[in-house]
Amino acid sequence: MKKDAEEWINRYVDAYMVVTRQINARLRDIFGEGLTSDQFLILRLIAGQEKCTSTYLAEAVAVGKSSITAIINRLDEAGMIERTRDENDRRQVYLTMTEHGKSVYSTSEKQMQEVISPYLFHFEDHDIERFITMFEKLAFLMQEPGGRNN
Amino acid sequence: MKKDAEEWINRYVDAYMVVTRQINARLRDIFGEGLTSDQFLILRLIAGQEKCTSTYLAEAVAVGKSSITAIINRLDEAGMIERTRDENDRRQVYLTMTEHGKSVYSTSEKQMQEVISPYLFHFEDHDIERFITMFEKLAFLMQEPGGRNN
DNA sequence: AATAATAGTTCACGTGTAGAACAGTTTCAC
DNA sequence: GTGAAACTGTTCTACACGTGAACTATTATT
Repeated sequence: MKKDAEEWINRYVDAYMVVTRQINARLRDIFGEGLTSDQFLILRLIAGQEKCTSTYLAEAVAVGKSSITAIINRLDEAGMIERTRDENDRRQVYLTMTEHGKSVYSTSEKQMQEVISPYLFHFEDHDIERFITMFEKLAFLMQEPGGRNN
Repeated sequence: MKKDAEEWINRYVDAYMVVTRQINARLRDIFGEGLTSDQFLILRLIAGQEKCTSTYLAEAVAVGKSSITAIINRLDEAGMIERTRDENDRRQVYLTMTEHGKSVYSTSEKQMQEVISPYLFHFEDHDIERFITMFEKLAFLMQEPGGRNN
């Protein structure tokens, strides 16, 4: 354990709590009825992945597959995504956005940009770059071991 | 809007998604039945605040007061906190941890340290310091405007 | 004294999560 | 080939957390 680990972790958790909860609250407000912030993240992952499956999503958001089924069902009922079975391996179900889904996602993405971008003006460009690079490295490290069943 | 804002925000959101979900998953695993990660954050806020009220918690976690009531009820039923009415202003209810609550919180805090601290070894001390300082500044900015009603 | 504002609760409803049981499809060992 | 094992996704039940509106009780205002 590093010398200052305890203090760092406490400071990190306090900041993390504020930032994530505040961003979430703002996203809830602007997305409104149309979309939850979790649904937005799922659409984002579907958008960024050829042949996206439930298993992939479950690992990406570190959650059981049954949770993914629930979210996907709601997005399906809302007409935002479609399920397609792979003809070669009929166990696999690929998830793709419908035109409506793409439209909702694109609008939400712009709204998110508008919510977050004002904060960037309080920081120097190279500090932002360093901060994000570090965050990405942390994300990479955390994604590595992977492994969560059901 | 800054020149690179869009790219930065996309990168931030992608990293943020991975890090928060992974940390949450790990906390779910180690806390087990005893405590949810949201309950842990509430206990943390109660621990760090003299005369903690529901209104304070609602603002701190950017959530309606009725959500706080629900969480507090569960912590109360589990014997982790106590409610005390202010005798001067009987509308106010102060929240304090019981001995049992303190014990659970303290254990959970240690477990959280153990989950997060290994990642620190992958970074230079001064990078960690800069990263956290920046995160704290962001948290400060986001807390400012405040304001969320029930 | 009547009216406003404030603090907290209750209720009904939607969403996200876990975990166990299940169905349908490969894949593998023999 | 055939039977067992592994894998993908779904269903079901139970619970935590979020909202917003309506409510109670208390204090402040005018």
